[in-house]
Amino acid sequence: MDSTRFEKLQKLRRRHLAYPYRFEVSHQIGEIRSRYEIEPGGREVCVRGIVKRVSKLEEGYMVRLSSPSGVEIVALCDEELKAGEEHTLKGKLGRHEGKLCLFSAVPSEEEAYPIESLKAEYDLDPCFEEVSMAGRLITLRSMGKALFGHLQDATGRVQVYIKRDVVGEEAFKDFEELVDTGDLLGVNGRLFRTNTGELTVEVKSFSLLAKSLHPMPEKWHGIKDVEVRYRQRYLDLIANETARRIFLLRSRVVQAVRDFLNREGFLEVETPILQHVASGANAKPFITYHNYLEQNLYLRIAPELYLKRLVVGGFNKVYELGKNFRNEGVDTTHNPEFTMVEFYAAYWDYQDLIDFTERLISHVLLSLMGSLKLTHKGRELDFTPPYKRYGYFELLEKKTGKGKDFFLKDLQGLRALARDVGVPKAETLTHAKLIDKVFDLLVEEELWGPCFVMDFPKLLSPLAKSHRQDPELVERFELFVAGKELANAYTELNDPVEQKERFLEQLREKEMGDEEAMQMDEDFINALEYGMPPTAGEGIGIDRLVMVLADVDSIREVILFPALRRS
RNA sequence: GAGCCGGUAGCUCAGUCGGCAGAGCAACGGACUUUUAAUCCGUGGGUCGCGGGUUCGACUCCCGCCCGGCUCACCA
Repeated sequence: MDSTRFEKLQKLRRRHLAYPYRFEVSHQIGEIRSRYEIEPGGREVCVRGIVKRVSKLEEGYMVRLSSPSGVEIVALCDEELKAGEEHTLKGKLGRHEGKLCLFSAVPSEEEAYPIESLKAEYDLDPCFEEVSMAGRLITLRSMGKALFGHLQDATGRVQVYIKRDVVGEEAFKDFEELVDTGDLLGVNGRLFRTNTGELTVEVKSFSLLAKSLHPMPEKWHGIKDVEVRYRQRYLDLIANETARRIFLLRSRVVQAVRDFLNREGFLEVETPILQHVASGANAKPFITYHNYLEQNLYLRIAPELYLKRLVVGGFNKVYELGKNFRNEGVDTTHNPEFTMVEFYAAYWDYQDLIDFTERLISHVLLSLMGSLKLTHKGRELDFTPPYKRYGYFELLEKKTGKGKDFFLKDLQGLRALARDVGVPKAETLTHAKLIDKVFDLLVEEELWGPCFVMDFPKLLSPLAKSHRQDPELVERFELFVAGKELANAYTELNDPVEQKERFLEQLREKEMGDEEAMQMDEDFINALEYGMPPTAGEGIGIDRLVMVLADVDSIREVILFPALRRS
């Protein structure tokens, strides 16, 4: 804690101004900005002006270009221009931290568009609208008898102008004495634009809403230390625009998925997270203890078996979007608690789900990104349906020259192959695991574009229905994007006798050393005995979907509070 | 669990061969009523992740530990 800030807080306490209960807000910061600032949407323009300042960014430079009358526009360019020189730059018009900005600007000979006209077109005159806004004071520049600063929250940033002649001598002195960057501040005043064109609140009165007892992270570099960013995510969100963007995106992804499913007639439900049997996936569960029941419970590894019980109960289209828990290692694509949406539709089969998945992904992409194409890890991903479809064994055969019969019947040969391609502990793995590992190692990484891998071997899929044309396969597909599994779907096995047999098969796998073989769920079998309609179901990993959309390569970047060791 | 890399001021980072702990921003004092990475003048600020060892002397070398990142393993 910072002692001078603490002393200021004590002063505020004595004056009963320390932690007020309420502040009347007329507008969100983002709301005001979107009212007076039009999105230029990447329009190509050419502007001319004097370079007032050049700042080095991690990639390229940020240039402040000023018109003869002093109106400014920002440009991001690769070339280092010199302050004081006059340049004509051409680029795509957008907004950078709210300000009009030329992106990927390059010098140009074309006729320039006056900066004033651009500003007039996209930055509207607020006409001294009276507003009352609040946010965190993230910058403060003292000009002697006036102060400039920026208020910020997750919706955006707005400049405030505190002039001694307007707020009065007393209040101005209070501000200088008691307010620091980092504090939460409420302001009343009227909106105008400064000479350089920035939307600004001319403050009539202000109220310190909460003091920050710690100094803010550095304004230019933000917080880079990933450990601090994950453990104190609030600081990451305050300091790093990228973090704010990713988590707003995540929220909108979840919203878009819900919208789509609701619109398609699916019912959102909640099923137990504490379960007596953790089944429905191949994974080790977390164990917890219920004092009253005096028994161990498991945190769910998947909601699947409960959702199918609901289909038995007549809820023909259900979905659940929530956390699952798997007691496994942590790495760039795995967090022990992660978010999945699972949905089930009676009277559908997996072919219906292929089409549905393409529509769902299209909906999410179009409503959030405005396009079906995006860049991930520097490569293009094109989500325009239809996605490519490959047979599971077709892919393996392409890689190994060996057909389905080899993988399913020649255990010795498979073991030797697994050893050859570098599957660890190939000697001890079960047949099912061997196939899975070989596929992982040889095929998975290369599945870049969105594509469906179809028709998995039965022994890898204990809950999927046998393939109608090949009893050794099941009607199952996985959606792969950028080498990662994004979705998993199948025609659901609804024959209780066969389901029981498949569970027993899993028990045998377990006895042979597969710790993650699926657990038997007797009550689920019982539900199936009452009759589950023909049904198809799918799970989509939300975290991984967001990773693709946000173009990040660690799952921790899309989880607000990722799992870390206790510090 | 193994290998590699990292942890230095509130933040971002330098720190040479083992010889007084550095910069920018932030903070503090001063000037400045349209600034915006404001500018100008001045000042203060450190458990160098933790614990041992070697040494006249350790941020620096050695050993152990903690935390994180990446890769691999484990695992969807």
